[in-house]
Amino acid sequence: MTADLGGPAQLVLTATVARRYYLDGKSKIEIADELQLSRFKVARLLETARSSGLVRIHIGHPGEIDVVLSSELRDAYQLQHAIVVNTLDEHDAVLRQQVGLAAAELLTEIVTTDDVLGLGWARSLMAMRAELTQLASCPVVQLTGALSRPDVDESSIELVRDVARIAKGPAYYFYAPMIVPDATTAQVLLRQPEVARATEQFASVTKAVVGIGSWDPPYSTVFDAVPAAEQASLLKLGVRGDVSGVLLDADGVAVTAPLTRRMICIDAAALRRIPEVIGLGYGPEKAPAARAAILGGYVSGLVTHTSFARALLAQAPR
Amino acid sequence: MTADLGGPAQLVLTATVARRYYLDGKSKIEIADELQLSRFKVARLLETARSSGLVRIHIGHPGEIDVVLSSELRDAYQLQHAIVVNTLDEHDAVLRQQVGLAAAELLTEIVTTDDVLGLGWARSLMAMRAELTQLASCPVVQLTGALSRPDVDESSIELVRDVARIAKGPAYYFYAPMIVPDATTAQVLLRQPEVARATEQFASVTKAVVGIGSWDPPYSTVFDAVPAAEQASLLKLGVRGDVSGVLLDADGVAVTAPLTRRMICIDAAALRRIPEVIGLGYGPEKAPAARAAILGGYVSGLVTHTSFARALLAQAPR
DNA sequence: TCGGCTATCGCTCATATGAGCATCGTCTGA
DNA sequence: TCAGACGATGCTCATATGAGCGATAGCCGA
Repeated sequence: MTADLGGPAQLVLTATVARRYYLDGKSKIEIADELQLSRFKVARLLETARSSGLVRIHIGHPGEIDVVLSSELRDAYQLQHAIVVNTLDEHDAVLRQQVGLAAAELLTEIVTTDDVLGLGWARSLMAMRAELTQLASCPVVQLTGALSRPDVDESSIELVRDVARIAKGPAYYFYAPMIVPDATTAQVLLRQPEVARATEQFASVTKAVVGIGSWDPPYSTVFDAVPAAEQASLLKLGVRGDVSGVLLDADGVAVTAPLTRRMICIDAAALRRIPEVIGLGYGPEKAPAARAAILGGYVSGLVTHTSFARALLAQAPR
Repeated sequence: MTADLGGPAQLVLTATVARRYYLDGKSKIEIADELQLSRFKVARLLETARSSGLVRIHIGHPGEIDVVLSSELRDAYQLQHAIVVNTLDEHDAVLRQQVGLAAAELLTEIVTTDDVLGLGWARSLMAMRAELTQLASCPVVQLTGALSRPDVDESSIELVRDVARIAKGPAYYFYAPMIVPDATTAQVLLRQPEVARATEQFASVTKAVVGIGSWDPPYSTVFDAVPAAEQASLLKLGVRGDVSGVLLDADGVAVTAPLTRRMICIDAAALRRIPEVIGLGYGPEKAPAARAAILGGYVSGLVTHTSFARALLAQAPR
């Protein structure tokens, strides 16, 4: 998925081509003539531009929020914030983008300079970052290590730094994987100065944004990163979802498993103490996991889309 | 701009078509077959989808470079290269470091073994050297004498030698000040073998990197090195900026002044003949000087930061 | 130094696409 | 009722584009 964009000159060239093609509506041949390139070169640049994420195409009306559903959801689960994006599209990438956009707008609205913002690791958070243009100046803290996936571009590691740059606030980030082979390695990593620098901030985080992962059915980056045998034993222990690396059962009770000690992330108790944790959920199959996270008190705000909200409402308590 | 999307059914149809076309990458003909539409209908739906804003195309990059601004700057001034570092920080030292880093990357990318690299003297070039780790093997030529400042450490004199070491190429450097007390001294110094060895190379330099100095407002190492009385008379002569020791007026025309004969540096004509001269500019106050250098043909590439680029674009020709 | 490997480039040719035009149905006002 | 206006549709044909191929150049290990 992530193509190499080369150095800065290459990058700017690619952007120039993309701008002329997509925004100015010129033909590839015109662009080729203008920039003294072959039309094939232009086509290839555009191809990399898209596959690398330099050019992003969004479909759907931005910011269309289903106010009725949002308010029902907020009431049903006693949430601090509930935003339901009204989308007819069930394409994962579109849902993610729209939820990301709504989350970005919510964050811009509710974060103040007195906050300390924590960020988990999820593709929806990358989508949020992509849509974020403005944020009150506040520190930004990385809550978990990274999980690389073939379908997520490498620069996602820069999530915390990017958001902090937009916020013009300090960034507490580190480069470490979310899951390591053994508990000892985790201990060693946690003692790394830059990791410790971030974890020390966990207690002062006032608002956090996390992705919601489902284990049954499996739609979770954490689940995918665990070997099949361990997946089975964790499911047997009752794990049904995860938020920011914290494993939860169907009722939202945190599950402590051998895996827990091999993860670089905020622990359940600390996550629960954060005054406001906004979960991003897309794909209605994840609704039970979101329900668990809310009931367990790990998530107090939700940004999601129509079908997800309906699924949640269908199983609302009382 | 906003076209009518019709009722909800129409909207869904348009969104479906847009999704298949832009996200799934299907051809219009395929979509037409699938949805029982004519390919013309599909094309028209896509057209409305774009003009109505249902489909939005973003060009951006999560990294350090503002690709859109870079590309616009490149177009506006017909530059060979334009790199705009996306920074919200306006602290001089930070800007210098970031511009230096981008310049180092650019140099690594565009310098080949066939090039002869010329280097001016500026603090941004020191920052560039500090970030430079890799360079095609080529000769490196010193274009100006040095100017010592209390706030610049002595080792800056080693700029050319350091870069040449990284490039593993020959270094044409000399130890001489950029400004000397009188023309005779300059003549004497220019006849020094090691100085002559460098100046003989000026004609073969193919790529050069120079700092951009502004005289009004005064942000220039050269300006600072000149006594107040002479500063005033040079300003009266029209000097508004300098690149690599060449004094320029507001339109980028080289100014010959008494000072010119007291400087050890490449002369205006020779600088102008260098096929590619990359100017480094930071601090938005210097934008008019950069504009002059570009319009005068003394600089054909620019590495700078967000606010500088915006200032330049605001006064772009035409 | 020499194959062999790989990345990059531009080509051919079949296919996809857009500009502009003709047609058709519908609406409107006399 | 009908002429005229208008929008929607699908056509022709010239042009733009993509898939796949072969040439070329740089690179690396023997």
